[in-house]
Amino acid sequence: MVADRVMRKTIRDVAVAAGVSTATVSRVLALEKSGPVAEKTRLRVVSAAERLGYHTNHAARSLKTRTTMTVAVLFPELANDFFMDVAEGIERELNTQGYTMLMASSLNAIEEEKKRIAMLADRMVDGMVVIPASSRGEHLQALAEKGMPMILVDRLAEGTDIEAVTSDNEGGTFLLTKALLADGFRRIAFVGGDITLSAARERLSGYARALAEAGIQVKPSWICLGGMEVADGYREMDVLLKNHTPPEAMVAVNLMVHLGMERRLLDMNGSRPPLVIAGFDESRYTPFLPACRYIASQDAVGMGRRAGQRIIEKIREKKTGRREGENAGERIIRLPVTISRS
Amino acid sequence: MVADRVMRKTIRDVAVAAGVSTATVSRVLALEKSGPVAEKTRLRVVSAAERLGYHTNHAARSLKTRTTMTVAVLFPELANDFFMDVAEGIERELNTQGYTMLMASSLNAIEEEKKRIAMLADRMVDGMVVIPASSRGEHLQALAEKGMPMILVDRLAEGTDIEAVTSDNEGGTFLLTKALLADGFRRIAFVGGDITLSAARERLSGYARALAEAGIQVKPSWICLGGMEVADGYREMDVLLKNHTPPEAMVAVNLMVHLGMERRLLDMNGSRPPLVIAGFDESRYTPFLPACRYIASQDAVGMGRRAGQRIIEKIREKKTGRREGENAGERIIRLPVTISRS
DNA sequence: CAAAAAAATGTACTCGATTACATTTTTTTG
DNA sequence: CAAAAAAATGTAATCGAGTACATTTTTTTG
Repeated sequence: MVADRVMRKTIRDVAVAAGVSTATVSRVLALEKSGPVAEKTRLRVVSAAERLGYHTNHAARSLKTRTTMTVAVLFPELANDFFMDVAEGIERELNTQGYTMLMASSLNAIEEEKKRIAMLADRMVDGMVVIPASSRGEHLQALAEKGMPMILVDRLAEGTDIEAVTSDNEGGTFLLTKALLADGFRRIAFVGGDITLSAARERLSGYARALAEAGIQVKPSWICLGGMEVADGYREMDVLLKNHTPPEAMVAVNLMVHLGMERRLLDMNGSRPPLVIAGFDESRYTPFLPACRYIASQDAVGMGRRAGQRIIEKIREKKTGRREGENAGERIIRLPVTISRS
Repeated sequence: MVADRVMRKTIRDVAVAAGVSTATVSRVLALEKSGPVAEKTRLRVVSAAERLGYHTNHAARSLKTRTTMTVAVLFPELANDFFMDVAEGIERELNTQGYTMLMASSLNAIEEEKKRIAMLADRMVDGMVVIPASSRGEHLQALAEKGMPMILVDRLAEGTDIEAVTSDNEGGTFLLTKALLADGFRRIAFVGGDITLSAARERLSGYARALAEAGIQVKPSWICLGGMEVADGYREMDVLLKNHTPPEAMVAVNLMVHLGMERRLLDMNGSRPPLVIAGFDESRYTPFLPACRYIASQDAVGMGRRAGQRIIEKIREKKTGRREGENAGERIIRLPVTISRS
């Protein structure tokens, strides 16, 4: 057993050095002030702590306060720019409030999600932010009902009344579709989408509304659901191209599907038809997607910030029993989506 | 104060339910077995714990054992597929060993890195995995010397003898350059690179070695250092194009720079010269980069796994004082880089 | 200025799991 | 089978911070 170089200082050492009791030290150094302290003793304690290089032992503090100042964030996957922008937003917000972020990946599998949630909840995190891996939210609801502060992000889950922060998905595809209509396109397809995910459903319905408003009858073959991954976009584009009167323009449900579609076009080399795609989510790579004409951009970092903000408020609500924050009470916060020409 | 729905069960409750002492319960449920227990009492305890829905209180355990089963991972940024692939690798490895991953971003700034490191170290993590934001590693070294198990990933840092897991960067660019040479190119440039970062230096030197072996004299104007971001690639490509005899082929130091270069070419529209680029790091988007001919791929997930594996071994080493694991003692583990035609 | 009120500080117990050491039970052995 | 050894279990102290309650000091007030 290699002994640690330096023996960690405790509140007791500081008390001795400052000539006060441990209670006083605790009152000075505590998370939230817990009693009156004369200014001069406060200074004595602070400087003694400084001098000794005192650091509070978080395990001990947590044991007493039942608080960890840690929020767990569960993502379907980590290697995804959109999710990581959300993560940056959450982290920034948490950090300014003194919280730490614990991240985990559910690997897009609900069983894994359940395991991770149980594991994280067990670690005494103060709250959780979850981007659900699926539309089923019973396990989330159960945990929330046990008193775990929780916020969903991006996707809503069925069977829960948990607060959520997401984008105006319906509005996004509505605008994209309107833009394509304004450009004169009439045969417009909607590609991709795991229809069990709320975001996909909402996007589909924005598309449908725009076409309906334009008085256009949607052909069933224009709606190509099937998944949210690159491979799904590729496959659906393939199917569409084999149509005898293929659509002239398409709305892609997300960036992955969009990529798959472009990939399929890329494989046609010279014989590529003059198709136009409107898609969700900007990235560093969108300038390289030849068919892409419009992009709907979500404010991913902003979503993260809001989620971070709300989870902290929820944690405080639980402690104080009061409503906290100006957004308190809204079940779903929707951030606006902007569209731009690519 | 809203009372938690259910009062958490403690080891004492389990002890009563199983008709044994708390010591016995602890011995049964402890992290590593700490004493002999008769099989039948073990079963009684386990089933009692099960029945009561007992969960160990990690704060209390940590307080006693000075162990958190948590490893912090610090990234320069989160929204980066390469880093997140590394993260997935680390997480998988840690999880199979019962560890939890705590992630933070240094926002590519060394000052932020210092703050986050101090903060994380303070939270009693058992070890840290760091992708340094800069080449300066004194603060890392200092922490390591205080006894914090630490592993660097991807980039090495000066002023440290901390173990690292990285790729064969030199070999990667060597192979890329050789491939370009084999295709008949002679005027080959090297673009991008913050020369203070070890990975950039190593990649430059692989390029130089390949040209040297081919007996080609490198012109100074072919080496365009300057940074690791998209904007840097764009700028350097711009400079190169203005050269009166521009290189016919280029090696890009990383994906961001590569993107910037391609972006510059994209902006030329029809008048694009038949340039060829060889770059580091595969991504979902590389098929869309028109000038890209060769790609050197790092095994990011593998790097993560190795790092996860080594940090756990280091944590155990610290506890037992023994060398653990077969790789123990190697200061730098380098994973092979493979190249492929795009 | 004495009594009452308010402020400051201290004492000692608590949170829940681990573990050194003590005690009891079981097994081994000459 | 008694003595010694090994195994199983229990008792009680401990980790370090927070806090209820007690005590002391300072301030206010009639």
